Amino acid sequence: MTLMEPVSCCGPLAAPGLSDAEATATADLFKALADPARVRIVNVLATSGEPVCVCHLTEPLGLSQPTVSHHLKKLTDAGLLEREQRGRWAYFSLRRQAVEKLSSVVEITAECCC
Amino acid sequence: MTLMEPVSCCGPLAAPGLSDAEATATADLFKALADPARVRIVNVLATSGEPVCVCHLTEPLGLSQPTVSHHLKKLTDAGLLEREQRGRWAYFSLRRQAVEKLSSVVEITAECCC
DNA sequence: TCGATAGATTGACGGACATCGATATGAGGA
DNA sequence: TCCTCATATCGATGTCCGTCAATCTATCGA
Repeated sequence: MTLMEPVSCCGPLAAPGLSDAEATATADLFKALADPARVRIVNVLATSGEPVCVCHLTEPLGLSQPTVSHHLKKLTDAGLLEREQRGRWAYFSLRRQAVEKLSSVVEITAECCC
Repeated sequence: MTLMEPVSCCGPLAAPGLSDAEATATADLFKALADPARVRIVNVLATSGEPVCVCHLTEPLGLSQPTVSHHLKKLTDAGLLEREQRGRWAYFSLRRQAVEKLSSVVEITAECCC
C-alpha cells in the first residue's frame, strides 16, 4: 500500500538496552499476572486495605483450595505478595515494593512511547 | 507465631469489583508480555521513536523468522502493536492507546496498595 | 512474466502450566 | 495426647505455548 524508502529496509536500531536477564525478569513479573485467578487475587488484595486470609479467596474465585494455594504461591514467589501466619490461618497482602516496580516498568515504556 | 484474632478468620470482604470478563482481559494483556522475546520487542519499539521492520528484530532476538513473526502477531492481536506494510517490508510500532491502558491498570493497583 | 526476497502460515514437538483429588503439615482446642 | 481444621504439597492429567523447518503469499526488480 504505502510506498516509502524503497531502497533499504530501515535505519540502524537504537541501543539494545535490555539484557537477557532483565527481559526474563520482566517477563516473569508479567507472567505472574497472566492468569485471571491471579488478577482477581491481586484485585481483592488491592481493594481490601487489610491482609486477606485464604479462606476468603477460595469461594469468590470458584476454584479448589489447592489451586488457590498454588496461585498464591506463584504470586508470592514473584515477590508480589506477602504471607503472614495468624494462628491457623494464612493472611496475604500486596507488597508495595513489587507493585511499585511493576508500575515503573510500565511507566518507562509509556514515556518512550507517548 | 503472631497471634491475633483467635476467634474468627477475618471480616467480610469488600465488593468483588472485577468481573470475569475484566479479569480475563487483564490477564490476556499481561499474558502478551509474559515472554522475554516479546518484552524485548516492546523495548526495542519503545526506545526507537520510529516504526521498526521485522528484519531488524530477528537478529537481536536470536530467534528464527517464523518465531519472531509469531510473537509479533501475539502482540498485535493483544492490541499492543500496530502493523504497517511498506512495500516488501512490515513495520511495527507501539500503540499508544494500549500502553496507556496497561499503565492505567497498573496505576489503579498501585493507588489501592500504596 | 519470472525469479528473488520479506514475511506469514502450517504442522510437529517438547516443555510449561492450570486444575483437581489425595495426602501431608502444622496449629488450636479438648 | 488426640482430634479438627486451614493450608501446603504431591501426582496425574489435559491444555496451552514457544520454537523451528517447511511451505505459502505477496511484493519488487528485471
